[in-house]
Amino acid sequence: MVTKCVNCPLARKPLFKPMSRDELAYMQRFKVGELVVDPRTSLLMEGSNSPQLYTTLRGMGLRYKTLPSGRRHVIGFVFPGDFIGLQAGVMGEMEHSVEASTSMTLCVFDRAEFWNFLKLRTDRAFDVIWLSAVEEHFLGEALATVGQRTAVEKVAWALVRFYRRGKMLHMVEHGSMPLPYKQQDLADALGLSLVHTNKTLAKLRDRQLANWSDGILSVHDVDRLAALAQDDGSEVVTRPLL
Amino acid sequence: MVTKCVNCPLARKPLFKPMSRDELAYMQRFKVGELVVDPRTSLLMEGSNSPQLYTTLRGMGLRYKTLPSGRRHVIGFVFPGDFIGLQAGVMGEMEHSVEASTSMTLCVFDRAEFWNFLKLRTDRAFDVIWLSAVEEHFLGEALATVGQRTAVEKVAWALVRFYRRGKMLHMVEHGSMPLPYKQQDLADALGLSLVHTNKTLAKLRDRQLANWSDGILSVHDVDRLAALAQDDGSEVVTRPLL
DNA sequence: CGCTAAATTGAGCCGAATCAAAAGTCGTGG
DNA sequence: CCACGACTTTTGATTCGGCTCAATTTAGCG
Repeated sequence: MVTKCVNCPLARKPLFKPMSRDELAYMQRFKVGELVVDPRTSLLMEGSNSPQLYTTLRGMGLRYKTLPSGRRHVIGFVFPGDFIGLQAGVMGEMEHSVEASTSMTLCVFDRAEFWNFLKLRTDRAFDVIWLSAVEEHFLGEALATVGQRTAVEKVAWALVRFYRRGKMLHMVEHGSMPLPYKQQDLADALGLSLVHTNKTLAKLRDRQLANWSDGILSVHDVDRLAALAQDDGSEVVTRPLL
Repeated sequence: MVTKCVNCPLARKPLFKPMSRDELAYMQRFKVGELVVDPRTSLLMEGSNSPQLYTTLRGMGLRYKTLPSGRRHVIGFVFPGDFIGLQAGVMGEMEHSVEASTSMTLCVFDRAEFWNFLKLRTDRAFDVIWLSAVEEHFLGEALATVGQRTAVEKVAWALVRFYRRGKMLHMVEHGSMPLPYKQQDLADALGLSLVHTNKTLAKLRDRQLANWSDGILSVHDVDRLAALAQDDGSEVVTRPLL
């Protein structure tokens, strides 16, 4: 059973800019279907040229790049509401891969149709520009993190990101949220080795700052964790949903 | 004497998508003037809210973020033709600073006017989306570099970037181009210490791979340098000019 | 129960950081 | 014209954060 845009469960989350019933109904015209994938499935491959654009409806995944040497760098983590495939849509081909970490459900939009849509609704085109700018901002933060922060700061920074994002998506209950990634994924995102990431996580656990085990992240005091992470920027901005 | 868009010296460089005389003339309507700054001048500050958008006409600069600890990370280097200020334009305020490394001349566009412009010319709005996507791509590469490459690979990677970009801008003559940055700038971009960056540059010089001294970068064999850098992607894509 | 993948833990090593100091560069003023 | 100060580049010595190697434990799962 395919979810109708009007009933989109994401639109109600605080992370997103409110959408009118009309807007949601209008989106429906471009949704050509839903894609359901199992964990560990590749959604988009580096160098591929997918004719589709997706919005994550359920589940989580990650974006990564592979170097010629075989090493992998995780560029970012995909959460519900994230828009995927814009780069391929614009640049002709993907420059990074996207893989499902959990089982995922994605809203599928037709690429060609989508461009027409943006031409008609210039306000939505601005939303896309806005999203790009936010993503750029995030990547800048990540770059500074990987480049300048120490291991503890890096891990703390990442957990704070996860937690804040989770909160805006109503995924947090009693200070805990699901975080279905492997330690290796986090290590590859922060430029740390698996072993050191593991030991750093243990350190945060010992200090009662954050506990990530069995796919559940628990944070008692986000602000204390953020302070440790040298993280000043606090609030997550509400973003448009596509 | 202000340069007229029709005579824009950048439009002829191979880096940019060809623009018709009409298009150039049209751009003129949104250019409200030129800004000339001395080296070491801050163009935009983190947290500021500039009402202007710029395109770099002459000179070079860099973008950077400062962490609460005081450490600085250089997000990227500004070359002629680069568009500056979109983030502030879209998100309300800058999340990184931009500083001039050499004396710079910038074409100034009025922000409010610019939005109207995009509404009228949807093709130009796509250009902006396209630019964002390319920038995102670059940041992804940089992230993977800082996260996964060794010191030699990092420095080689950066020099290859500079060189390729320079070539597309006709800045290279006899294998050499101006590169008016400090070693500290490169160090802060790659997440390396100044000392180690210096020693790594010396190593590349010894191996006859690249020589960057006195603000001049000389590369004998880009491909060999790129191979060392674990860099597969080769050509620089032509981009729209704003 | 054996098999495979993920998380842990310990030991030793190395790439890059830090510390320290010298040497080259350049503008400025006496 | 030279001396002075401020900055950048270079070089050497030493230290350490995080990596690699290696082995063990824990957690599903057919």
